[in-house]
Amino acid sequence: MTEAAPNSVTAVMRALADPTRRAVFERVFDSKEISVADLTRGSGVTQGAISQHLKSLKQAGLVAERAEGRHVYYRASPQGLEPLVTWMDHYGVFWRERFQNLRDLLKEIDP
Amino acid sequence: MTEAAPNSVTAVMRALADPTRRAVFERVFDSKEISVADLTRGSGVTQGAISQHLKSLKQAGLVAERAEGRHVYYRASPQGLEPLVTWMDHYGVFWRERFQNLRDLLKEIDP
DNA sequence: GAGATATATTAGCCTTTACTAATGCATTAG
DNA sequence: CTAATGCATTAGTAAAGGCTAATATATCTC
Repeated sequence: MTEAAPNSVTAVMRALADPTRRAVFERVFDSKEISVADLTRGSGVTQGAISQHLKSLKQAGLVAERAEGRHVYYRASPQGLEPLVTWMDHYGVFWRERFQNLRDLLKEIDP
Repeated sequence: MTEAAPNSVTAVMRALADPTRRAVFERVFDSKEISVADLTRGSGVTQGAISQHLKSLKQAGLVAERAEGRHVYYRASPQGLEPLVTWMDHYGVFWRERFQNLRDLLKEIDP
């Protein structure tokens, strides 16, 4: 089921604008799955704060959860970043700046 | 003094996370140049608020100004979005989702 | 010159936000 | 069963954010 209105540019931007919360997302992204306790370790904030950040990220469509026993494992939802891609795409920054890189990349893959 | 982090991802994200301020950026971007008074028109907020938003956008490296007489014309600095592009690129969303589009685009340009 | 216009800045007001500490609710361990 | 563990939620707090109204400054017009 598609969630209510998870994918607005504002929601995603706001979710990622906070450095602590963005760091949580990055750690989730870099792990295939990661528990709240693991995320709390070395985060510099309390477990409650981490849970709150995860809730925001989830509502923004950036992470998903899987409960197992008393653990809850989080994983990234990369497609949650799509509003950002679309927004930037619409404002055209992408192709202009990365064009040469694209050519190079494609040539490597399909010479 | 060094403005701690001029073009950090956080600065850009925070600047664009607010809908009103993002709308200002979009209008600046869509115009080659635009004055503060023009930006205030139809923005729903006062001229002072617009000036404040422009200051934030400027500090984030997203807009630049040109004073002429008593007008100040703003224009977008697309390269200010680079921190965002870099960040997203690092998290790999880009190529995977847009790959076919890239191929098509390149074929059009260099068949 | 006086007055109008364009913008920036300031002070103050609410609202939101990120946090902690505490608590609640499951689940597992002994 | 009781105790411990993992996580979410709540209440409270301090700080930040976005806004308005008012003002300051500079420029243009008459």
